[in-house]
Amino acid sequence: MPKIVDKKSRRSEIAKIAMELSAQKGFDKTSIREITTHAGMGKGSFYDYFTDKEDLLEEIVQVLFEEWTRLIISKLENIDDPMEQLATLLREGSVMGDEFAQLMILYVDTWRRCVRDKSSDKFTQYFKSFLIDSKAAVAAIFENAKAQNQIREDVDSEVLATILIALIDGLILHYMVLKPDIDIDGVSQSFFKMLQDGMK
Amino acid sequence: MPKIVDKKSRRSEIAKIAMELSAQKGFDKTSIREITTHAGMGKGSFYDYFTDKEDLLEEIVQVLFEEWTRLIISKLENIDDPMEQLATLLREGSVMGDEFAQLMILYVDTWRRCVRDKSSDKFTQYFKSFLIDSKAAVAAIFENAKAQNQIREDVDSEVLATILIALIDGLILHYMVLKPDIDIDGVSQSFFKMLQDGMK
Amino acid sequence: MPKIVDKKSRRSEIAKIAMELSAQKGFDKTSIREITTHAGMGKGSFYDYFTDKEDLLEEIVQVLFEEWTRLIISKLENIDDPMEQLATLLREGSVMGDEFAQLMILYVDTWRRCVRDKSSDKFTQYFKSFLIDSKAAVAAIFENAKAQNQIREDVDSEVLATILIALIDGLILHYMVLKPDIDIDGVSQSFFKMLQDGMK
Amino acid sequence: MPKIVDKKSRRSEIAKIAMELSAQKGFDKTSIREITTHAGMGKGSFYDYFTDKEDLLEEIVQVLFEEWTRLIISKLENIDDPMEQLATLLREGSVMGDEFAQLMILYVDTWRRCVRDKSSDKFTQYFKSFLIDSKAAVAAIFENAKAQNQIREDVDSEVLATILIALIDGLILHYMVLKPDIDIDGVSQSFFKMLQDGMK
DNA sequence: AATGAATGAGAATTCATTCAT
DNA sequence: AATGAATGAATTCTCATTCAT
Repeated sequence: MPKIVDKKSRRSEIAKIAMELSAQKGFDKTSIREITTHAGMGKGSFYDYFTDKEDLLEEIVQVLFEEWTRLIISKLENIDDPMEQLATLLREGSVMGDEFAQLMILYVDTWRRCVRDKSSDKFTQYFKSFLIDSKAAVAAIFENAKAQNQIREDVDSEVLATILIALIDGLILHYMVLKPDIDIDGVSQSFFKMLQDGMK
Repeated sequence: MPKIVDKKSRRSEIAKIAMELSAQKGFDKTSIREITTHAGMGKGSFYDYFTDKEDLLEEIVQVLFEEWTRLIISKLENIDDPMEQLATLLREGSVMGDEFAQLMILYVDTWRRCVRDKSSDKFTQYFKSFLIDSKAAVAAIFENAKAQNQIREDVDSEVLATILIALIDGLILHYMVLKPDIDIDGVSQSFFKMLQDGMK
Repeated sequence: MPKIVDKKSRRSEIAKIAMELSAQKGFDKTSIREITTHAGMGKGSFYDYFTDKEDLLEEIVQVLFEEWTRLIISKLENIDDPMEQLATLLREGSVMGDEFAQLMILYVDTWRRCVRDKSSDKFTQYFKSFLIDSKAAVAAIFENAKAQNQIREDVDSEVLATILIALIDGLILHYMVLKPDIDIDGVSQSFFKMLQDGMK
Repeated sequence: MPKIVDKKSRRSEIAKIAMELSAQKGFDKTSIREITTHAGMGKGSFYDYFTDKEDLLEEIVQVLFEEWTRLIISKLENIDDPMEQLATLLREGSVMGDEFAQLMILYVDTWRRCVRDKSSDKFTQYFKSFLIDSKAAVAAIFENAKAQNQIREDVDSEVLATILIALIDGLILHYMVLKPDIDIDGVSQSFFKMLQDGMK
């Protein structure tokens, strides 16, 4: 009998390695050869786990959004106050550790593919779902805040969620370019202050 | 030295053509052959204007930020009211015509490269400058608004500018994936209303 | 040694499956993986029955000529009149059901290999034997016809057999390309009429 | 200015080299690398002359049928008597020099492709046209023979042409396997004698 | 100055075969 | 005995870049 291998977990392992490499060089620029070398396997074996390079990308994207979600949840789960949760989300989401940064690079890589290749509807679907789910989660936090009378009843949670998530993505983008020259902490504090008090 | 001027302008021309093609397929997937064909020149002649493909990207990035800036200015120049300018910026920037959308793809392409190749400091510099200049311009508008008593004196224009620009980029990103399912107009209106009145 | 008998019959079985697949896609384009999957066995087990793919081809070729012969015999065995046998041979051989057609593709595949690899004398031998045996069988029918005074005594049965067999192969070849646009029935009838009556 | 190259004639040249190699090993087994090496050019240059390996095959098939036709015509053009033309066609066509033999191998290769890949309709078309044209040409010779009272008026030229061409193809096939052990001359003489005089 | 012919490194993918279990 | 995991050689094709003309 041949060596017994857990195909699914090896698939994940390879995808994770490919993710790291892709985060550095971009998915397209990361060759199968490179991935398999790093995974300590022969070039041909790749195709025992994936039908395609495209198939690998699919696995990566799944892992990507899972990790991203997992990471965010881990940041928020020990916080009780909804407004504090949102502030943390904005602050932590934007500043990011290396782990987060790598994900963002892949996130943008994926985004590019969705927008460029009309073919990859599958990716677009993943992406949409992720954004929609995220929005729902954030909107729920705003609703909590309402319930605790921290924000006005007539505030539209959906809209605010959209704004907050977009803002996080935008800040991540900028932060990675401007890195030491941007005060994310200050920005997020000010933002919440302003949201609460208005500017006028 | 009229020849040199000609070279420079032809260089720009080629970059613009390459920009359009790259906006559709991504820079890496756009071949020299394709670019020169569209530019109505021989493949070899490319190297009379650029030392290599990387050199072309540099030119593209310059043109990119120029165009982006030009586009934004054109949207704002006939508006007098500062708050109206900001609202327009947010709305127009995010909803975007095709022109804007194409630029965004390249924008992200460039961003990708800045983040990937620590080597390409040059791109990072362009990018930083663009972000810093944009922020300054938006901050100036906020200052105008203050001067006209439309917002409180103690609001930090710099911080608000940072937020607004990040928000625009984030919304563009999301808009291009969610396209028909996101109400950018509603979002930007609500955002300004909230900024002005606070949430509490 | 019952095991050896089992091996032999399994070998035949596999060869038959491989034959069907090869008839559709050609031998070279049919992978071991495909064959073993269809045979309901592991890829590695293939090498318990064959030393390599070439060895499989050998088995296939044997089976091929056996099948071809079996098929022809089955068409002729219930016909008494020799001339009718020949006419049937020509008509049935050329028009062919799918069974015949599949064999023809393999037949040509094999022929190709004989001609290409001067090395594979083994295949050439199989092929020669098949042609020689077929010729002998057809010549015997002509002799029968002579004995029954259906054709002149001075006709050369050997030569006629050679012609008939070549004609069948040629017609099969053409029929498979021209399929609906060739009237094999008419052709074979006319041919026999002309053979019998002369053209002048 | 770059080297001036007659693309069309170089294309033909390469196709001819590929034809020779394919005649030995089969088209599929002949690699681009091999072809370009023999043509004294770099691997990449192949694609300056052909879009595809498939494109090469198309050129080969065209050249193949042209050469075949040219060869046959050259055998027949100095013969006046129609029956002699037909006899020559059968004899020469079947015995073949090396040139003819190579063509036959490719001919069969092409045939296989037509029959196997339903996709390659283009090749099937070439093949059909070739067969139809050949039949028409041979039928015309039979009509000549009729006009000169060498064969009966009621003989069907079309049918006879079909038979003759199929017989030639079949004999070629067999000849290449049986080579020294088949007396093509005797066969063709007997065939015509029998056609003329009948067998009864 | 301009060109396109030529090139070869490198990419994804396939597959017969081996071998540890 | 049977298996399928692993492998690497080989294949087609792309493309930035060079260079003779």
